[in-house]
Amino acid sequence: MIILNPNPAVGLLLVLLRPSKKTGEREACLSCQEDKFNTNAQTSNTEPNGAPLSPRQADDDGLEGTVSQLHSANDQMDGDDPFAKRRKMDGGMDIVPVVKPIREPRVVQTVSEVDILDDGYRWRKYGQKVVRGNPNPRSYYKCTNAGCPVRKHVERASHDAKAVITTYEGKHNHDVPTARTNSHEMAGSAPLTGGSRVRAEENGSISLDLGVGIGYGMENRRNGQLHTLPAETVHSQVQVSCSGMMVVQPAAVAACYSIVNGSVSRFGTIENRVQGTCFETLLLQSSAQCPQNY
DNA sequence: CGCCTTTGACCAGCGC
DNA sequence: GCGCTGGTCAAAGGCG
Repeated sequence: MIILNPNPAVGLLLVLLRPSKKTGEREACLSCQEDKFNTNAQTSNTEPNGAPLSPRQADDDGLEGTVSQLHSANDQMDGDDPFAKRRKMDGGMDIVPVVKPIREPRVVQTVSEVDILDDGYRWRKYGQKVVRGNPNPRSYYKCTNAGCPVRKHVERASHDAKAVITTYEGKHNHDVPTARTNSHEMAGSAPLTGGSRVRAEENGSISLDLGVGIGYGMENRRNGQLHTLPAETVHSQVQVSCSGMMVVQPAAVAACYSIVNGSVSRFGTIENRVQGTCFETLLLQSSAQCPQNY
């Protein structure tokens, strides 16, 4: 999991890789994050002069690449299929997609007055539910593109009304809608470009490109280059939280991390990301960092 | 008219 | 088996 805060004005972006299927566990992660935010302590890594993290890169080339290396673990998760809990269709038959959806739910948390994340895709709300432990209702969205299996749900964190938690499931099997793509081009000119592009919209909403769609990766590969931040903005505070969370403080990111089976994998500084795959694994002692009393 | 949101009902998984 | 909970469906209504 990576928590990015690319723009203090926008808020904090959190990417959770492979959260536990149990919602409660996911909430525990967020609680840990809350703890981290409150304490703002234990900056575990700082690379002042490193190149910035490109969240999109982290998501596509970085996380995707890393995740692909973790697919053996993900495959093992298929037994605990979070999609298993699906409504049984008529006749008592389970409608099972011919192709299993990509099920690496990604949790993105932003701090925003609005809970709309303009990620470039069109979404249709199909449900809203008040979930336990959070007075704020959770909204369920589907990608409106025909045949696209991607879903997301959006909720505000119980501990922070401004914290918007968006969970994406699946991968888009289509490109970003054209109209929205234009806005993405604008986003590309923002100081933070590349990976999860977060920007404050004029209307106050947040635009965010997540690596949940094939379009992102394709786009990256078309571009054929990394997105970087201006060097003067670069410095980073990478906080390793419990439960596989990374807190990357705003101004800069020098390295890309993921949590791999309880260890922190730095899957790239900008250098090694450019030069190729170079992984550096740190042992995560989450138990020492995350209080158990959540 | 098409698309979207709202909202109550329904269903399945899980724990007791 | 029962109740709780999360997730989804689908009808109804609103909006441009």
